[in-house]
Amino acid sequence: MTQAETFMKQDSESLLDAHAFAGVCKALGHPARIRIVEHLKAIDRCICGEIVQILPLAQSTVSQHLKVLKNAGLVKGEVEGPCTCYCLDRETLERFKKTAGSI
Amino acid sequence: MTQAETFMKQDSESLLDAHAFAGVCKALGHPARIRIVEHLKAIDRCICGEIVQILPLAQSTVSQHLKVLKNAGLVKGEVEGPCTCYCLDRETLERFKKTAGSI
DNA sequence: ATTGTATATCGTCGTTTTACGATTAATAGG
DNA sequence: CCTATTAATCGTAAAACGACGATATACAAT
Repeated sequence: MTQAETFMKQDSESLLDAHAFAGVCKALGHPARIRIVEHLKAIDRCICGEIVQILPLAQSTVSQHLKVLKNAGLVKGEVEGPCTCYCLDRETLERFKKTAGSI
Repeated sequence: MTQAETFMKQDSESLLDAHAFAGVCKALGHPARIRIVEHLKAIDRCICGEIVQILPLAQSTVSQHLKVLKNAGLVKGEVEGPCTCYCLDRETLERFKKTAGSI
């Protein structure tokens, strides 16, 4: 980590917020991931394969996008037999909406 | 542009929204840019040099971040003599907040 | 005209992202 | 036990990002 990056993370309380909020924004900064979130919002929960169907992307690419969303805390996935069922993490989403609204 | 990218842009109305919204999210997906937006929100308008002062980044880097925000429609800059004065584009910001709230 | 100040742009370098196919791992069902 | 299915991971290539210093540009003031 560079000095600038360290400084950017360490400063005041609002900077920590900026960093966290930027992280979620970054995760939402791709149309495919927006569509995944929209889909999950609409149908509550679904298996990975269904998301692969609705996007014009390879299975491995979708899996990567889901990982990005998961790392950002926006979605949760739980294994159900051979499938993985995904749903939104409403808490992160609400926090994001709240912060976005306050900008 | 790949086939997948083209498809991702062309589809239904909601996809265009997804693309536009993702673009703004992406622009906000860096702590330095969040801080710039917060600062402009707080003081309404200021010259570039002031932003350079509050960030631990080189002038050229800040200029790049401002360009990203400008391209995303989040800020507007107007030349005032030797300086450039920046302010938020409230319209884009409101649209972002509205869309974020609807997710 | 010259000098100084403010900002944008250029060139570069290392890192990250995005995409894909191929492979692996895990589980369900015959 | 084998086989098929599902999803994650690996390896890779192209593109984009983020940072910087150096340079160019534009304007103010002397």
